[in-house]
Amino acid sequence: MKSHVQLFKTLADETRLRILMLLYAEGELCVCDIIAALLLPQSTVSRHLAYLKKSATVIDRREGLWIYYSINRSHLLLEEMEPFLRRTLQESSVTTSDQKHLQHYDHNCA
Amino acid sequence: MKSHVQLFKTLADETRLRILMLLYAEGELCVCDIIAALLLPQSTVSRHLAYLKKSATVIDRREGLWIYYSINRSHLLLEEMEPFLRRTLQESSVTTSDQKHLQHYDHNCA
DNA sequence: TGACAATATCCTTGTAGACGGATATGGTTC
DNA sequence: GAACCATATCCGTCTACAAGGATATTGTCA
Repeated sequence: MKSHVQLFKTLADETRLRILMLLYAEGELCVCDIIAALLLPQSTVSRHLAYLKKSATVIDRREGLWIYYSINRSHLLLEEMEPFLRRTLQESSVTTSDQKHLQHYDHNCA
Repeated sequence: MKSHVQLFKTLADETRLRILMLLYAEGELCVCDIIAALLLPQSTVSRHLAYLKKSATVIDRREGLWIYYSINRSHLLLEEMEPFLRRTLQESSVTTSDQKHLQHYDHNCA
């Protein structure tokens, strides 16, 4: 029950949902990618990534200057939730718009 | 996206989750039943019911002095979520304990 | 109509967390 | 080691909402 509440708190924010949907679609992204996709201030994105990491819904990996984020596949409850999220949110206009920004972003991380 | 955030906010509270699980299990309950199951102050339960009603996750129906609450079956997103909730929360110790309190409560509403 | 029962709302206090500009941190490169 | 880049954290402000006792509302019944 507690872990449900924690997971729902994590999902109860539009910015965090947008980040998670991006990570589901792309697999792994560095912070600059996410900033470019969401068009939000760097501190805002970073704060939400910290929240996601603390709630164990994402994991991170450093590679030189860049830090790559991806879905934490060992979060069992989130795994159970994934089909719902993809089914009901993948087609959302915000989600597709974020992905479009990402494609147009010529990121040097790679 | 907005409706997802609203739904997750609604679910991001233990008391509200407990109420929803009770309603899934029992179909329809009056406020006194829910108070007896949750063992929480009347004002607390009533406030959460108001929140659930405002978020359109439950509906109510008056019958004399009693007001009966049940899941709002026309909330499409919640309907999509129901299998997840039942699958992952039905066996939870809090849920079963609430249901036990309800059975031992000899309610005069009926 | 007056007493009462079930439920809702009010009131005060406390906490979580959102925002984003400014600053700090940690790694890289010359 | 100095300049620089990507990212994290700090800071002050603001809003949402949780808690539960006290009070109001609404319907019933004698």
